[in-house]
Amino acid sequence: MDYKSTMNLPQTEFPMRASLATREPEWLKYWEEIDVYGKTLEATKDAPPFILHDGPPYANGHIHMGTAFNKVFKDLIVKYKTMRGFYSPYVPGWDCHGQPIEHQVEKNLGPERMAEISRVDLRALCRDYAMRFVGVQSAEFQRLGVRGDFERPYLTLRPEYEAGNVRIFAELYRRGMIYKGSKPIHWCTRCKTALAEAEIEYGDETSDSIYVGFELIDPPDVFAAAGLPVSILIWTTTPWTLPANVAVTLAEDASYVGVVAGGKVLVFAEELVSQVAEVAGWERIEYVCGDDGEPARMRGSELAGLRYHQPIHADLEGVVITGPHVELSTGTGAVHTAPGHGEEDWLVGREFGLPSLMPVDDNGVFDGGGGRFAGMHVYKANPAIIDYLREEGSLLHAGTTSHSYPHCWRCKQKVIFRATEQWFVSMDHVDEGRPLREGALEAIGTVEWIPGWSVNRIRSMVADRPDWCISRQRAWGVPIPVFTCAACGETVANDETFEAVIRLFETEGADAWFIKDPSEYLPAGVTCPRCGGTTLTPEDDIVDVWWESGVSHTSVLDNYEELHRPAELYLEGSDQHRGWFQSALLTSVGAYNAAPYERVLTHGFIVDGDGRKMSKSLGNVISPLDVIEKSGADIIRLWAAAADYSQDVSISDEILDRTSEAYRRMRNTFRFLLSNLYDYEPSMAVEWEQMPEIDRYAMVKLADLVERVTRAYDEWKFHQVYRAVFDYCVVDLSSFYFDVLKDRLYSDAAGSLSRRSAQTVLSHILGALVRLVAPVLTFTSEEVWHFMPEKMREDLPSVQLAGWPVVEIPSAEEAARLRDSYRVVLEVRDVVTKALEDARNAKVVNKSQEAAIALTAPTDALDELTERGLEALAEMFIVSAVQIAEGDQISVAVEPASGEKCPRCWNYREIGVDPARPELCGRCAGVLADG
RNA sequence: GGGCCCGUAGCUCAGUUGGUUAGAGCGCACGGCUGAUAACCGUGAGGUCAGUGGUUCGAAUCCACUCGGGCCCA
Repeated sequence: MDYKSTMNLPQTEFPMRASLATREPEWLKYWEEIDVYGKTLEATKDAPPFILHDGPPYANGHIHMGTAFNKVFKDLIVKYKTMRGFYSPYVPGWDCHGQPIEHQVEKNLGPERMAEISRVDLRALCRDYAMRFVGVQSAEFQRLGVRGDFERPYLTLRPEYEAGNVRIFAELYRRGMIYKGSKPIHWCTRCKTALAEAEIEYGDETSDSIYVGFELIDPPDVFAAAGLPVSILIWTTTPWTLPANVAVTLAEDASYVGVVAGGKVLVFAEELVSQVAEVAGWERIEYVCGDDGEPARMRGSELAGLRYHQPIHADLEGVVITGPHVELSTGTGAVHTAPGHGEEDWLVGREFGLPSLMPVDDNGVFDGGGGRFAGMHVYKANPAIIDYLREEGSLLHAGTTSHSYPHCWRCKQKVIFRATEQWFVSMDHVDEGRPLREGALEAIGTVEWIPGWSVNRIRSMVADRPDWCISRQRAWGVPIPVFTCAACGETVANDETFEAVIRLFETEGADAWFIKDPSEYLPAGVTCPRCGGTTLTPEDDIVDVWWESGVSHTSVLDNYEELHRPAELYLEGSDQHRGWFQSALLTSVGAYNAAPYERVLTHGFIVDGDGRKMSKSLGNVISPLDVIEKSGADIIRLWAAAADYSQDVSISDEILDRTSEAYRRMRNTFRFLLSNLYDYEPSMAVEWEQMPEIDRYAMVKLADLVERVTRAYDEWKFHQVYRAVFDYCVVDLSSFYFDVLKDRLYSDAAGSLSRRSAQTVLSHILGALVRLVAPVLTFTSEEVWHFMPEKMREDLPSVQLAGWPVVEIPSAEEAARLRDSYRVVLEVRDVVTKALEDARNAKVVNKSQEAAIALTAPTDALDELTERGLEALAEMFIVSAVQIAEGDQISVAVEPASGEKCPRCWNYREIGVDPARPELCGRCAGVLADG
């Protein structure tokens, strides 16, 4: 007879194969239909808020693994917080202005059409371009399962957003933190624009390397003793900056000597004599010596104040000074200083009150200040200047050197340092209140930084950063909202003008700035405070995009009704310490004296399996879109959750394979749970008191899991969530509890207390597990939810609306006792499985039910075992019989089970106890008799 | 060149204040089952804890340096 039909074998429609790539889009459609986002907000509308404020990705191109990782991470936090009972709206945003988009549009247009297009038309094209990629990325983020208000995202190009820039600018301006100044900054002569540090790429470049003597006007006696002219020898890799030279900087404490060469005395650092000699090809070194016959030496500080003839402009003089940035590893220890062409030069120049010459125009061409080189591009001028120096006799040596050099991130051309008029946010000056740096450093202390070391990074960056250059000479952005008096050039900006500009931007957008005349929107009577002029010109420069995204605390958090400032959390990659975290902090502290966030979580970068960054040239790029198509978004989500984000996160085909395997394991766990609950509903639940011990133990393990997972989520340690859940599925469930349970579930009477007890536990496991995993496996958990017994779903159309699981154990004492006791039992079980394996290898038995075992154990363990009875032990070890005796240590002997195989339950038992069912074991006979 | 961070089995992670033969799961190999079956169970082999040198009775854990990698800056 076929007894299969008499058993309660698992049944479920829940597919073993996930087919995520095809099934996930169906769930997306479902969520949209039921408006799951709106439902979660409605359900939590009176709950305490938790705002995760989205940092805006740049609206250019498709998403990559880094953006996918970041968004998945945010989504799982928002979903977790929602399930924990927080009101957690999520408004995604995009960074829409800026150079890269403008550059792309420019490339698409081509130089000819670019030359003809108006600024307003160019901006319109940029807008179209940005909006196109907002659409692309929005769809891609949603495909990852990210839940949020994608109908109403924030975009930095929207009028109300643009107005926020002005609000913050006005506040900082009012406090005297914003100034217009001249400063050398990276300048791209091709794009004709200032570049922020973030817009610079460094790459190797071959440059000139020249040694030049500047003839001293008043040489010190010790070096003049030889009766020869005395020059101070400098080294530079940028000959074109020599026309702007105003000083030579020495190291204060270094020793300088004079060396006779080519009929003159060259003064430079003693430490570098042999290096220079080698470069210059000197066969021997002739020092200028003192009376003692030793080389004459002077400290840098003793040389300071000397004057020399400017190498290009014979009619000008330069001065010798000392500074902290002089290195003695290369060069001559005497640094050619042109404050208009270098940051350190500028700093030291400011200290000594030096002029900042700037003879180079926007295109990189010398103006009249370039003397004989006027009209030449700086790079063309290099050889000409070298020739000139050679003719003048001041050139000691000209060669080349390869070094890291800055390039424009857009056009990849070499960038120069050039002093220009720019707008700055001062870190240290303020008219009212505290300086920005001081305030920002204090605000940093009020924020929780995760991981902890990240505070060091932001703190040192804020402590060391220079003033923030916020102006850009481009079209695609928000204008610096000030005016210039046409008559006298004075800046005109006050509460009245700011308010008018805010209103203008709110109603018409920043485009209006470039279309309208100020008289159309400024109130009558706004005049130049200096000369009373009434013709005002709007500022041409636009604001740095970091400023724009930074002010989202105002343009978004303050503007969206469901959000608030400060946000509970900002979450981005570690590069944002220099970027958004900082621009948000500075603008917020400047305007409100407070940080815009309560905590900041940073994650590492996505790298390949060898820890290398992903790049096209290395060929190691993995696109999230490919993974979605091949394996599904839940695999990306699981990978993201499994990684320790505090370091860089690796991804590779192997890692994704492992992730998919782990996914399948968890999926099968759900499948087992669902398939054994096909005839169960919560009204059948068995009370704790009536549960067999092992079921109570399983409940304790589940409660422990929930506790552990919840703690891991709360501590932002998502990889521990994954670890705990996965190990639980594999170790606690699959290899132990489920394995043991099968006999009871399949063979006991369907409605028996023993089977219902098992199902009660399984239902608790299922209900808890599906919730624990829901923030991560957003698609799979929803699928599971819909296969769960109807009554378990609490009439909720989505697992996203379900609360966080609670597993209550009636007695903490009993829970503790069970944990201890099962530690012993499971130890013994390990010994048993080993013995069974030996028996299998010796062909004594095959499956464990064919075995009967004889155990010995020392007293303690023995008590623990005997207490629960031999039958329970046999059940736990999945053998047909257990004998037990006291012994020195735990040992197991295996022999074939006596009795016969019951054709129904496949256990080896005494057969025919019930005469009516002579071929069956007693249990099975009983089941059939009752049925 | 500077700042911050990282480097434990093929993979993902544990390794408490430095203390016995460095752990887990996965993968792999071998075996079992065929009533979770493109599943499931068991056993086993895998690591000079990046390297070198220190501190210490004792270091994966502390210090220095080197190598490799990441982000940011020059």
